[in-house]
Amino acid sequence: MAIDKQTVLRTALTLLDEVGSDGLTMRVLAKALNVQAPTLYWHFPSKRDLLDQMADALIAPVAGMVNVTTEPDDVLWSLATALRATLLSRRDGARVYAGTYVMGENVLAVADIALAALLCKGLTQQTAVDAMFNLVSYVLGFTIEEQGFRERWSGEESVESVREQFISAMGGRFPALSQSLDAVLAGDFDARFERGLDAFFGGLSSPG
Amino acid sequence: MAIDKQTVLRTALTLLDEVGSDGLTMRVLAKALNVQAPTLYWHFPSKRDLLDQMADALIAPVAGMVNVTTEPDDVLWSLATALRATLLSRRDGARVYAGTYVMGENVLAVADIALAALLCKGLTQQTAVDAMFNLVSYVLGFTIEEQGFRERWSGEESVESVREQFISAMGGRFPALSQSLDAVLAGDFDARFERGLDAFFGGLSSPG
DNA sequence: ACTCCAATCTAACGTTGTTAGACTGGCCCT
DNA sequence: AGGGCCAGTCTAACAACGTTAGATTGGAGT
Repeated sequence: MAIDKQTVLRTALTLLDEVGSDGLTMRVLAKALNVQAPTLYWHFPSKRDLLDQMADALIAPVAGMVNVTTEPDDVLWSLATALRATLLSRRDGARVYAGTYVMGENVLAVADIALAALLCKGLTQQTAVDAMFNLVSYVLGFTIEEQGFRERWSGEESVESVREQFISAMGGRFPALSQSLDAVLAGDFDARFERGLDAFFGGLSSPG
Repeated sequence: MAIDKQTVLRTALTLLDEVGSDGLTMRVLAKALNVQAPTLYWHFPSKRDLLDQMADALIAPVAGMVNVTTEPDDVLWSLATALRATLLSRRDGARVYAGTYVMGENVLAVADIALAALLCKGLTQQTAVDAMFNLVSYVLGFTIEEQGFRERWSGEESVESVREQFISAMGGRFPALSQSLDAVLAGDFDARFERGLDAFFGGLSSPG
């Protein structure tokens, strides 16, 4: 029974959750498909290419999650939320996605939805493109940092231990930061993301 | 003559420009230092740790570039601009930085400057921390995408070739995107970044 | 002169992405 | 029915990678 691209990609994404992006080697992936590693090179020219297509497959759910029946700002809002949720839903999702610039099916679909909403708001084409790029960049950057934080700290270390690491690293300097240490440690990423989107949309409403 | 951490880090960053992040192996770095690869493990416990410290060293210039004598918004603006410029100044700079969350000297310094300016504006501690995180995330995400674009396309491929790739990949679908294709290809990253910051600061001025 | 230890070396291990080339099995043509 | 063909998989192997073990150097302190 021959394997095909879709099966490989689906298995690779499932495996990503189990072993992480560092653990996702060609041999491990091959074993999960009951196949030898070199076989994968019949379907993909390189691991780089496989990762690129994984990145596109990763965000496949996004387009279906956005509410397209409402007004432009709601579309953009739900698109940003869906993109973050989708990247977060898989282990190392943001990092896997960040490496790649690919003109894949789903990447283009997401860009198209955002652009349509922005043009509908009456923005210039150039302004709309810039805003789309900025919005996607923000969501991506935010999610990379969030996932980095989570995987670094949500393990066995307690909040107290992290606080001590901070205090030790700061060593008396950086007054504004140490004064706000509680807020740093108490960070609620959902609320933070909403505030970011609020700020972004607040400034976006000026005429383009 | 013994090598020390600072020399290793400086050489590693210089080498990054020549060989890129994929080409920066322990053996290549060792050769540039006239040393054998295992010697590096006397100074750094692992390559991961070396990369973390490189990431912190990478953004060392930022703190010195920001204009601290002016009002808060100008401080934040120049900080964001300096951070982007610094990440762009080295090959794969954004990607090297993105992998790491480290409480390094310079990371903390940048955070402290941003937080001080935001608190000076009268924001709550939690709001200020969220805004700082959001601002840094945006700059990072933007720069990752920008550098990805640049290294992917600014090579031998002409704009026309990129346009054809887009058209071929879209294949008739994605009307909003194909309608705006000229704006996508003509993208000026400096202007785009300024627009992003404008939007961000526009929405930030609401009371926290 | 002797000790000691920081810093480097050589040698090697296991793993990784990737390639070359041989095999298998099912479909098509006569 | 039989003979080619070729998509798809296999085995074997390569160079390069991060990393470890253990021997060796060389200069500072007593």
